[in-house]
Amino acid sequence: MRLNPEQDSAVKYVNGPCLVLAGAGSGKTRVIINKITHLIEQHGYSAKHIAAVTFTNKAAKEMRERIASSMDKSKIKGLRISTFHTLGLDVIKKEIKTLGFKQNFSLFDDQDCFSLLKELTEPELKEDKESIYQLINRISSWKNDLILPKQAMAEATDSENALYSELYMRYQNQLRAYNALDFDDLILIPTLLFKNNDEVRARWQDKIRYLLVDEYQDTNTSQYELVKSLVGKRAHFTVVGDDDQSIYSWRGARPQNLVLLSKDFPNLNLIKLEQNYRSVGCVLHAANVLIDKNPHVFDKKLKTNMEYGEPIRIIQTKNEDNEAERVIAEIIGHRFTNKTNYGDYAILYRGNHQARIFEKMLTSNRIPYKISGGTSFFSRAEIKDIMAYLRLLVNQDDDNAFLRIINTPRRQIGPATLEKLGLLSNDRHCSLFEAAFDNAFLGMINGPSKSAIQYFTRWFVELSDQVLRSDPKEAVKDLMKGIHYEDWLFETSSSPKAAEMRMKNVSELYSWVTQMLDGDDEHEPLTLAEVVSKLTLRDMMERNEEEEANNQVQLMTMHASKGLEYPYVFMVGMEEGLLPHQSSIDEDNIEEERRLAYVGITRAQQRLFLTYAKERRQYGETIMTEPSRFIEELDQKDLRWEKLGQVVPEAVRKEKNKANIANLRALLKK
DNA sequence: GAAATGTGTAGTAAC
DNA sequence: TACACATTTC
Repeated sequence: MRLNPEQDSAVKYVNGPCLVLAGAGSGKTRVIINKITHLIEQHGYSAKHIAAVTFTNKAAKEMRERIASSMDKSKIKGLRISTFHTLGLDVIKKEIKTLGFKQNFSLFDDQDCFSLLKELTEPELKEDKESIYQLINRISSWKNDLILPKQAMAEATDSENALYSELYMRYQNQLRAYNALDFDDLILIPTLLFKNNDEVRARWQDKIRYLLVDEYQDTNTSQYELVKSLVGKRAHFTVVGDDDQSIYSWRGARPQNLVLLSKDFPNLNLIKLEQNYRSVGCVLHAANVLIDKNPHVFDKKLKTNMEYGEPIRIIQTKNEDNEAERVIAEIIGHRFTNKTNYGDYAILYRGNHQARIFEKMLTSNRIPYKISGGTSFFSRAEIKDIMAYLRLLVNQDDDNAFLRIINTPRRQIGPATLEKLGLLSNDRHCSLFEAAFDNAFLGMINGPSKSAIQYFTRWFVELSDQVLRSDPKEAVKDLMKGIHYEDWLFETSSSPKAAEMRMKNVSELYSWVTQMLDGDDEHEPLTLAEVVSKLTLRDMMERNEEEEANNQVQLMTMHASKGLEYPYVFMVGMEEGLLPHQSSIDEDNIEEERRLAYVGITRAQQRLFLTYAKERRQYGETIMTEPSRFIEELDQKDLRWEKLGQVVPEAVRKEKNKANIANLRALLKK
């Protein structure tokens, strides 16, 4: 497809700073892809000197796939396409000596940070979950604003901030002691490093000679500083963004960075893309009407040349079970009449928990589906256990990991032993693992606990030695064998079937790990430490399902859907309290929710379905709901309401039956 | 020290 | 409802 004049000028402007204000569906990814190609083919850039940064792994993956299909593989070798966090991780890894960190650090995810802070704040905040969350957020925004503990303490004006900044300091120290970093550090540390070290900055400026940033409206202060450091005075960069799609302010995103850019780079070339190539008229019109209710920084109006299309269907159902049933019936029926693929359908929701019921329904109808994002896989206990083992294998100072697995599976090391160990590690200012070798500690305990912990720690030292010196893959295998995890699963699971399910998850993780350790034609082999941090960032290569993808119904949050498009989109749970989310209503932050709805709507190419349930179960009780205000804000002439009591169209029912019979036949054949 | 039973609370979103 | 966490019993 040819580029329009605006897209073309965005691609061809390469010798200075460039801001592309790109409305939804205006082909911004195409601009990025073409620009990378253009830089390589017309301007002699080598792929390894170009970096493109996105915000989600899904977007990065999408971009990698698209560039791979548009260019010769050999030409894009070394091209960096990653999330900000992965880029930060790469910098830290490469500059580990300059930074003075130990070789193998752990990456703490939100939950690790939570449990660390819980321990840390025991005296001050007690069991108060609420304030721990508050503290986490405060620390995160300090980090995103490049404010270090000392500065936070100095600037604290009230007692609360004094306490929080003090705890921030302790938190940082504790992370250091664990040899661990949190996600915000992945941005903060490189940013500060570049700021303070001219030599390193120059080296990276030479490494990354052209930078492209997607979804620029999602950058926070620290990320913007990182961008500025990397591009330097040369300012060879392109950022693409849309303030109407700013949906990450809770992560510290500053859409004002779009405006700041023209102040920091007076010669900024600003290009607007207003031609939409994605959606039919009625979908685009609905989106425009909705977003018009929000204030705007930049004026822009999206146009489309596509036909007006069929009206948006608003489907009311009795409850969430019926909602899922109904959506799936629609998909089955629609696919049957239109000879489409399952991959043409996306189900978008506000919160990850909403996926469960759809998953159940899809499974029982034997419809292939793919849930992306969410934490479900990694929040499973068995996966957390194995991850903790791997983390400890990489970094024995990681007390969080140590505590999680030291007695899982059971090995006679209980609270009493651990308390003594904890006391000693406090005394000696060392990790629990190290303290376990201390004679003072060993003198305090006896019997089975003593030999158990000695056996365990010695074995682990051997294993980690094997990781570093010889064969990490073999070490992981030995680890898996040595912990007899399968036995433990069968012992503790409610049923053998459940145990098998969990073991399947473990094998899945194991096969990812070995694949990543091995590498393949497109991926370098990684160290175990790299594998573990990639897994923590959910930045793993997804293989083997490339082909299936177009035959799987796509399920994801609206956040995760940004940048993607599907012929048929279902936005489910369109209810007050869900979208807009209750907490956003409480905090009077409707605008961001409206942008989120806007993002969801603009994913649809052909047809859009909005569904809501009249009642919904919540914490075991059933509550009545109200349709989302965003439905009412749309232009009613674009909508076709289908309230309860109206019969499911005969055709749909027939097709569902047919499909079910076909499924049954297929099943019987097997 | 481990298993069984009771109690309270409810993760917005993603790296 | 469903799950993590605390308490009790073996």
